[in-house]
Amino acid sequence: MHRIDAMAEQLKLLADKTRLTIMAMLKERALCVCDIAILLDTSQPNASQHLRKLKTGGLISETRKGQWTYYSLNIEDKPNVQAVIASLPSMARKVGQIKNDCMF
Amino acid sequence: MHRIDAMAEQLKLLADKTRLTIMAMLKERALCVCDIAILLDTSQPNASQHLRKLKTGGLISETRKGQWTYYSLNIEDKPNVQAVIASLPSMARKVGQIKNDCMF
DNA sequence: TAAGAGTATAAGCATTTACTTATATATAGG
DNA sequence: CCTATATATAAGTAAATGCTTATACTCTTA
Repeated sequence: MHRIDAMAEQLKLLADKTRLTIMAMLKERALCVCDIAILLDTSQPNASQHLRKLKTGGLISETRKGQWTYYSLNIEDKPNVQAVIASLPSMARKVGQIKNDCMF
Repeated sequence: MHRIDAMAEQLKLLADKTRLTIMAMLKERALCVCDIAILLDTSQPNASQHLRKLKTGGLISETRKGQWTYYSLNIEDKPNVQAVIASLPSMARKVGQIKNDCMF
């Protein structure tokens, strides 16, 4: 298990347009699965499975709030990932469309 | 074709241990296909095909020198890729084992 | 406790991917 | 020209991947 292999695995998590879009959205704020599914215009299981991959890979973390699971970025200690995420276009407008009625 | 999609495609080129190792080696110096195949301990066609992908993606460039095709990094205008490549471990020792008898 | 909303998991499928083997093309040197 | 070396391409295959549909689990609330 060399360092390059680990880096390739980490990059693989980002090298998918769905997951990269998720990361761009989470850059704005924490989001629950159903919001992410809506914003991605995809199914709930699809969003959930991508989120699980990102979480298993350590790129995001989850917080339970009642029936909702909120996901947020967890890249403070990952400068490589930070560099990529920083260069992603802003999703503020798109994420702003979601009404945050759960008082998180 | 959004910007995130293009970034995902570029990351996909780097998200493979073989190609990432190639990039790490080319960080040291330009190399020909047969040297790369030896260093990777893989077949010549496998190396050649990965190099083609990297070249098609614009991450490396090639220079013909007689019967040899030398590949080198082409990431001056790609800060995202630069950040990744910069964080790759040095392959100086490994690349140094190849004797450079072609006076390139 | 029953129903509904949010989420997770499982199974199936089509596509992509990385590799192998075999073969073709290109260049150098006798 | 002929051969050897370097490289590219083609075809085949096994494994991985992303998505769908169906179902199970979790939590809230009536």
